[in-house]
Amino acid sequence: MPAGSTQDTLAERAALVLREMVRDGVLLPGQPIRQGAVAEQLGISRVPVREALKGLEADGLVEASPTGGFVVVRLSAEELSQIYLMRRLLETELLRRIDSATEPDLATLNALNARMADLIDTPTRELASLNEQFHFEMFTLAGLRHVLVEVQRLWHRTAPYRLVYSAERAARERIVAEHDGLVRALRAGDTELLVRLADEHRHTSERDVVSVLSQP
Amino acid sequence: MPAGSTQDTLAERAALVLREMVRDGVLLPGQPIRQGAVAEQLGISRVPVREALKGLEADGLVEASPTGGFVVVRLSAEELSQIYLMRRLLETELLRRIDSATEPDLATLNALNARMADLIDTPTRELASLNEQFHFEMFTLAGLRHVLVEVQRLWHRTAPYRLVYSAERAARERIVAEHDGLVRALRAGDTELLVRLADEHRHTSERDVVSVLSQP
DNA sequence: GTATTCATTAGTGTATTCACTCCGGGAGGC
DNA sequence: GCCTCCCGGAGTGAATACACTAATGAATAC
Repeated sequence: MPAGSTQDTLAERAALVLREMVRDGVLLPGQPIRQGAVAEQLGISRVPVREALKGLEADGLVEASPTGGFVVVRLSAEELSQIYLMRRLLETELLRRIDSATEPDLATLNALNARMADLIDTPTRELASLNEQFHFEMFTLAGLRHVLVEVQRLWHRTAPYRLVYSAERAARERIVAEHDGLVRALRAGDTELLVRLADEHRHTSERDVVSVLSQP
Repeated sequence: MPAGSTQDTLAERAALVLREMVRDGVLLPGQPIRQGAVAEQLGISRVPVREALKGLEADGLVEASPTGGFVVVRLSAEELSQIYLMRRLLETELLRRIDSATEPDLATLNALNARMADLIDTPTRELASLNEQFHFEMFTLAGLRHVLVEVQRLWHRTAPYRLVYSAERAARERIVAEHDGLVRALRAGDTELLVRLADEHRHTSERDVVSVLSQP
């Protein structure tokens, strides 16, 4: 009865590309998205592009312009702080649910953070990706898959702003150091310390993002 | 540059109708959605229907079938419990943020609950709607708009299961009574009591929904 | 009578096409 | 000279048309 196509549908591929473009700052907040241009660039028709945009809209990454078409979402300070509030509530629960981390888990986390340390001199968007991997590697240990997905949505909504939150070298050094602290608290099994360090880590991130927000 | 159309787009209207159909149990969990049928029923083409479905997919109400097409999401027990966990975390925060409720607010809440009491003998789907209105009227008092939206998403994902959670008269009576307790705690400004009552209220709801879940 | 194969059909995913709206610039009136 | 009106272009939203796939049932071989 249905059609399975290749593997995933064209709309999904388009959504993936658009997500990357938003995350990497190719499409900036507030900027309208030309469906025709995107379609042509991907060599597909506009229909799957529109479907992809519908999905991104529900994810809070783009919004329908009242004049028609879609625009990259521009977060207000209010929205941003509430996203970080929700992150704190949900992430704290995840961290609390980690009963114990195995040695391979800790090794993975350390490896990720080491790769971040390697990139400390050459700021690239890979840093943001590694950062996300690090945190979600940790969150995954809680085993709450569906909560994890929601947290991921919250992260993605602030992605275009976090892109530059590590613009300065000092900030990147601090991030790596704080990650190290998180891993040590995790290894020690000190949940309360872990939560407190995570709170502080998130708080500095929020402060930096807010400063980015107020620029344009 | 763009087109403004009437007011909202056809895809949005289709999404609204589909949401209602899922919420009211016209489309049951696990059931495939025939795009053509929906389109014909609404007197529109399949394209906006597909776009609407894309939006619902991101909202977690439907999911893409591997064989193609969309299916109403069937929650697993695991998913359900995690949704309720997230609800508890976010809703508790909302309730804690209410500093004080004005007399008109309390009156509105009492009016909603009174209307529910009126319907106690004739179980209808209006009851579910009133129930949602009651709780969100309360949540709104916290002023955290964007958190509210997320909570609303979580509610909607369990909507098809909550439809029958008040199938028995005794359950409906208990709900109304518990709502009354919530309003009194709110009036008294006893936040901790409010949170505790809300937790209990939610917990019984979860238990009932789980029992519905294990039936089919 | 049962199992297997093949044609038909229902249903999806995508491309193409159409209709409609908004924005900018030039012609004409005051 | 300035304002108004008209019109062309750009861009979207939706409809139609097409290609392709999986399921269903009928026809045939055993």
